[in-house]
Amino acid sequence: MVTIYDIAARANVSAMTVSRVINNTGRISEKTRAKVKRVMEELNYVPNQMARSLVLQQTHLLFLLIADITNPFYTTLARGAEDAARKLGFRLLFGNSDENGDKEQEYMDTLLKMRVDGLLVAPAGDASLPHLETLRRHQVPFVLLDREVPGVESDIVLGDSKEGARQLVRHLSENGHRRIAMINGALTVSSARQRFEGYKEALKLNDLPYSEEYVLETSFGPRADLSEIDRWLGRMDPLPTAIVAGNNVLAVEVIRTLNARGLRVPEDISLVCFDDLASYAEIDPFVTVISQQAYQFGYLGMQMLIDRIRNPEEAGPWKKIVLPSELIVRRSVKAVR
Amino acid sequence: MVTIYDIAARANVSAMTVSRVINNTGRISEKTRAKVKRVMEELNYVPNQMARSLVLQQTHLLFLLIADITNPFYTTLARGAEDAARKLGFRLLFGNSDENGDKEQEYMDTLLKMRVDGLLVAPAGDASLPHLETLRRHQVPFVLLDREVPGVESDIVLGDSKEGARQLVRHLSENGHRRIAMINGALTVSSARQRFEGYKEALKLNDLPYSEEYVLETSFGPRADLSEIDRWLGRMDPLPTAIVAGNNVLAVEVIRTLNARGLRVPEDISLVCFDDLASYAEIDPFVTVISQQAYQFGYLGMQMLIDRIRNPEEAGPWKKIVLPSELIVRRSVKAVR
DNA sequence: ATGGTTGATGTTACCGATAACTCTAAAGTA
DNA sequence: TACTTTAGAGTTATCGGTAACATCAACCAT
Repeated sequence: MVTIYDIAARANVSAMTVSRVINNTGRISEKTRAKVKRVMEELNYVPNQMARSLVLQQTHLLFLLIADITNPFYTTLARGAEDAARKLGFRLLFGNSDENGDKEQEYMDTLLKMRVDGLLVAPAGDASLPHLETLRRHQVPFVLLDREVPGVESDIVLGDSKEGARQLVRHLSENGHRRIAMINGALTVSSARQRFEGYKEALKLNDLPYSEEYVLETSFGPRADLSEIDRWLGRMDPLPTAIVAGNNVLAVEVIRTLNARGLRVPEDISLVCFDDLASYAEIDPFVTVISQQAYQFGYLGMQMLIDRIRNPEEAGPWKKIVLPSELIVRRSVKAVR
Repeated sequence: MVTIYDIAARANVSAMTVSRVINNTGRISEKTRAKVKRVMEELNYVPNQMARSLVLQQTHLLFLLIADITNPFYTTLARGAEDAARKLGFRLLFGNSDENGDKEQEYMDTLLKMRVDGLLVAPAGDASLPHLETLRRHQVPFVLLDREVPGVESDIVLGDSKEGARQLVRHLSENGHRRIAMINGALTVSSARQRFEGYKEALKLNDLPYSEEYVLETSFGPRADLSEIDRWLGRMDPLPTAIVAGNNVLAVEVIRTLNARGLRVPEDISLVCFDDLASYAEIDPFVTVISQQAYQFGYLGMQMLIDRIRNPEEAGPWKKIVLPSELIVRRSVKAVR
């Protein structure tokens, strides 16, 4: 591996002079600079970032940890974060916790050891608390995305989940539905909790009955098999006339399970959900959803993160951005009665 | 930042002893080991990976660079790579080149500087040649995924694009189509070339006419606006009765553009494509596709990569895995005549 | 002629870890 | 008893850079 010492020897200068050429610091005569640059090209020199980071005490690396890389909500968010990072002159790498606290933990370890300069996290759930406390203890700036973690104070970008849930239920109610079920992510995830709260509130507000039997708490991530959902559908008696899905993944899985049972949406049962489906759904805008501005989650979060990194002394109060959610009515709800 | 020296001082041992405890090397008395561990916990010690990598000359980091993070083909591939890496005890980070050679270049720079141990790449195109040559020159093991790059010899996982294209055209031909158009990614991408070749071959084989007007070469990645596709549709006269799309993204964009023009699939025009749509398409299996085993691309590629890293001396011949593609007939093709 | 600048470059120490070698007291052996 | 072995440490050099200070010749002003 070629080092600055190799360059220095070949160019008959000291290592420090090479370092100065690389970083454009200090004063160097044009002649020396040219000579050093020529030698660097000849030897295909690539600076060793680890050695550099070690002495500089910063890596200039940012990291985005998302909860489900196959979910278009998060990949769109990732594109937003990436664009913001590029625009502000930072490099961004990604990780995927797969809605799994242990995998998240592994990433956190790696990133802490790598001494990344900052971190954007869509936490796997409330159990992320210790990981985030560790980050804080080690003074790694981070911004939470999409999910809060009780006990953690930080910059954060959230969607208005509770209001979204209210809107969905109101929409169903306005279409005459009275037996409204909900399938949701784990309640250890703040967005799932908020959506559940909004669902219950809206039921009350609209004078609709609430029944535990009509609620399934599972995970936001994709399931290996759909039997849990199928059993839930089998348990409900009578079947609800409409289902609220806590996110896009659940919506798709419910529809597939319903179809397997010979039930069709919206003819036999109506369905609404959070988060838009993939762009692929654009070819047939079908499911009525609460759409979130995924790209903005990433973009704004990254701006906040870099702001903290660039002005660490300011230490203003934590910022919380709540992005509005929008009800997009399509064809997955049938009016009843 | 806490270092092994801080630990050493507090525990009344030398730094080396701390290092031995961390790495479980050498001989340490149980008493000393316990004391050091206690102090490490007290001080929340996290090893500095950069310092370690600097002396060990390896980072134990692998990297996957995909071409489009919003494309479910690549995110599924990413899950495969991730699972394989975990199973074999490696950490994996991701990057997204966005089908853009310059962004790819930036990632390559970063990764080279970071001295990652190995790299899985879905290259942005033939222009990736210099980046890959640089990797080779610096002896960074890499495996190509999904796309070849002329001039680069390496382990690689490919789909059988040519055969896939033949199957799609044959299927259309069997359904009576004679005017078959193709929208494709840039021909600087090997998979686009292969698919184009297969398309032309199959036209000949099935005695169908080939016309340049019926072919649009654009990019695989999502477009900011669809006007280019719209103009292409406007140019073709008479309109084809069927379109082959070079990938899933193009298929969706074509369908949207057709719809905007008041044309419907498959009633007015048939459409087939490569790569399955997102799982979200499962709720309405609609587009007839050549499906590729995206997960396997990642899984097998990662296995090959780690194999190279673990046994660098073996240096067997480059391995090339060609995964079969499968025609899945759904409802986007109408029989004509 | 003398001292002060200034531009260009070199020297040394250090970032935080580990490899390779050294040291020392206690145990083992002839 | 004297010598060897060994367990359990410690010392020193090094990985590839950069900060801070040192050096030195050329130029300038008085």
